[in-house]
Amino acid sequence: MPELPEVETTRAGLEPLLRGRRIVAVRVRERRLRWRLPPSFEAELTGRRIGVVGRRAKYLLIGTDAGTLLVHLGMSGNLRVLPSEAPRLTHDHVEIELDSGRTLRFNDPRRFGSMHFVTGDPGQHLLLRRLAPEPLLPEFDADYLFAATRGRRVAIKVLIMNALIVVGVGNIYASEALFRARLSPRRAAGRLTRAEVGRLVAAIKRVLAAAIKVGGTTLRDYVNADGGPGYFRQKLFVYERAGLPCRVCRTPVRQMTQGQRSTYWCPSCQA
DNA sequence: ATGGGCACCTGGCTGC
DNA sequence: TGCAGCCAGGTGCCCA
Repeated sequence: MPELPEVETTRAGLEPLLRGRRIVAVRVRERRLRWRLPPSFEAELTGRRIGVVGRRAKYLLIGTDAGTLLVHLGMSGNLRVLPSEAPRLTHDHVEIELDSGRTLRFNDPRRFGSMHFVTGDPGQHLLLRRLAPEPLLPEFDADYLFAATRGRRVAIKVLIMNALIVVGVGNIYASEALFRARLSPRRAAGRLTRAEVGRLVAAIKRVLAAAIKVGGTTLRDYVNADGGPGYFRQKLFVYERAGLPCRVCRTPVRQMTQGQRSTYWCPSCQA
């Protein structure tokens, strides 16, 4: 489900509800997430005071006075803060009860999401330490991406979804950024010109920032920390629009498979 | 090193 | 109505 804009929207929504709160109880209904929750999980979190709620790539970093709760939402996960007495839903796997009378609930039907409680610098965790630059920071620029694409024969769509190249760009925004940069998703990464890479970097930054502004994209089940949807779906040019007219030139949008994922593009606008 | 494919899961939709 | 088959916002791991 969530790509960078949806995770960032969740982060921003959680922050005011979590910051400064004390965790009074932790209940795990299902330990079998992407990685099985260890027996120590509940005890490590219980009694902790929550600090900053951060994000790295598509991971949420919920800081506490004794370590960091690392959360990944996978394809279908969401985190919500609800009144503690609110009824539980199927697939509410973890409940973290706060001293505010509310409870942070992790719901994830497919269980591709994960939680880890880590002590020390979370940036050194195995899941984070090798990650590429954040797309919205200045270090992700044309110079960087141009160098990173040289010698690479993979399709540019596949390459920008690789977290060792740049993080946060998932299946929706990869197609959308390539449309906005007027580049065919099939182009070999190493064959892009300097100018084309520049357009792509700008398009990635623009599309992610625009999506964050309206709370991300809700296609099926994504909801933010308040349970509300994101509104970027209305701004999508190609994703899930196969057969519909391109919003720029009216040519039917096409769909294909790359790296076992659907790609959408306009064969006329994107060369 | 690079690229390609699979695996992990549940649920919703389509078509017979 | 039932059921098989396909598809879905991710990513770690294994193989050539």
